[in-house]
Amino acid sequence: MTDTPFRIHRAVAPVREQVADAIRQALMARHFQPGDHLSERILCEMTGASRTAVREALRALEGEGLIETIPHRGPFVTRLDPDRVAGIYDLRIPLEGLLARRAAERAGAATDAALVDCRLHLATALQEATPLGIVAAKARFYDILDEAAGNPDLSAVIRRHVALLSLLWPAMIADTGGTETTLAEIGAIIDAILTRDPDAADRAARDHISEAARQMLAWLAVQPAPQS
Amino acid sequence: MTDTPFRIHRAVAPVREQVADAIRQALMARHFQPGDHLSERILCEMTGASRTAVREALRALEGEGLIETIPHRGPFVTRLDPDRVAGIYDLRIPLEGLLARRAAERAGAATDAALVDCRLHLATALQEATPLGIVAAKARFYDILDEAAGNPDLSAVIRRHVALLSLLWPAMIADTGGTETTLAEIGAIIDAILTRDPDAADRAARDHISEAARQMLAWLAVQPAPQS
DNA sequence: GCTCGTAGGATTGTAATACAATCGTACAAT
DNA sequence: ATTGTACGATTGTATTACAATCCTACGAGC
Repeated sequence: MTDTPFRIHRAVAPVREQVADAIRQALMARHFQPGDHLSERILCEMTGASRTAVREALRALEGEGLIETIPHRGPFVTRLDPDRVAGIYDLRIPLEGLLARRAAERAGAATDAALVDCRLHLATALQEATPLGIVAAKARFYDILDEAAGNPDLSAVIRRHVALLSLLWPAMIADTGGTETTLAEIGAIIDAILTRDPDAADRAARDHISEAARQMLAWLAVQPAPQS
Repeated sequence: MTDTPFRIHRAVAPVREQVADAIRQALMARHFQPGDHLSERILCEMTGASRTAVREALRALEGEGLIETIPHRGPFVTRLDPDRVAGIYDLRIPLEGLLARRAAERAGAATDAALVDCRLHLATALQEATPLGIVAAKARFYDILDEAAGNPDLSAVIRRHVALLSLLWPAMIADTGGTETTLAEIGAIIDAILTRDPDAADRAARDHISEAARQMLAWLAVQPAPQS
């Protein structure tokens, strides 16, 4: 959006990034479980890339916290214990509050239109209960917020931790089914931004994440602790 | 501190991590300027490591935001424009507030003792105006807070952004000399934690970062914009 | 039967080499 | 002055090789 009108983008990304994306996708798709060993050999076969490229991709994923590397044992999918999950939600709460606040402060007509449209999409997606559609609608919602808030670092931090929690989130959804409260919660954030009420936006966003945390922690509490 | 009593640690870290540390240190020491080109050849000569190790280290630093890689041009030291700096401080404010709050909620006798001791060290370091001592005392302060707050992810996010700002901070200190308000501000945080007042700790920490942001942005405003 | 030591294979860590792809620049042509 | 092009330099990727380390299993000794 902020790019020059005629900006072109490189056709193909470096292989190492394609490899990183492939692994990320595999993790989100629960192709690997937390604690699983990701041997280089397997990743090379899976992606068709060389060890060099795979290892560079692993260093990137390591930085994102999605994998943890033990020297001479290799990378393992990060295991998130409930304490850590609680901590991640704890820090997400003020961050998402801040994001919504800034969005409410800086929103313009374009943001408003996008938000109204996004709410429709989200509503239909939730009604149809298509997990794919819900994820897409939510992603769109965050894109709009990020754009409006205008703080790329803030957005990046949030995304990073959402990605981390995505190691668990799909499993929870598969177990408990979707959440019905989401629309009202996100609707409250949208309303607050539309009415240019930063305090309300902050509060609504915090409430939304708090609710998500409550749900996740409740689910974790009844999950059998994975064998270490 | 939270480790098992008899935990042992690997004697030597992997070369790629040593390389990453060396580059990080060189960046903090302003051996390279923001915008500088870090060619692999130079880094290999500087560290004595192979391209393989250097490139893996670069992927880690890239994830930390300290460098930015342009395909087929290589890594460059990240350039922070004032808007971005403001954004980073903006997100640090609630995070450091949360850190202080949690520390105030969870502090024990050991934390109190360490904080009192830390305040003494900081006072003498500030009085002696030894930049090295000040940095060390501040690092100790954060170590104590991190330990008390018990949220490794929160601490990691803060540290990551402090490191990013460290691309500029030393230059500012070299220009303006140390800040005298620091002791009072950090003292307020310590007091709030000692009295187990989470609200006050939150407020004091936010004020501290706000003041740091004010100072940095004021300094940036009078800096000549680096040629792009 | 149990503990301990050790040999072996498997995997990761690092280096060295090679070449393709791309970029920047200087120089020539118009 | 602009455009085209050739060249050198750098990065991207693959391949090979070997050292370092880990895990497991087997066997010696008690």
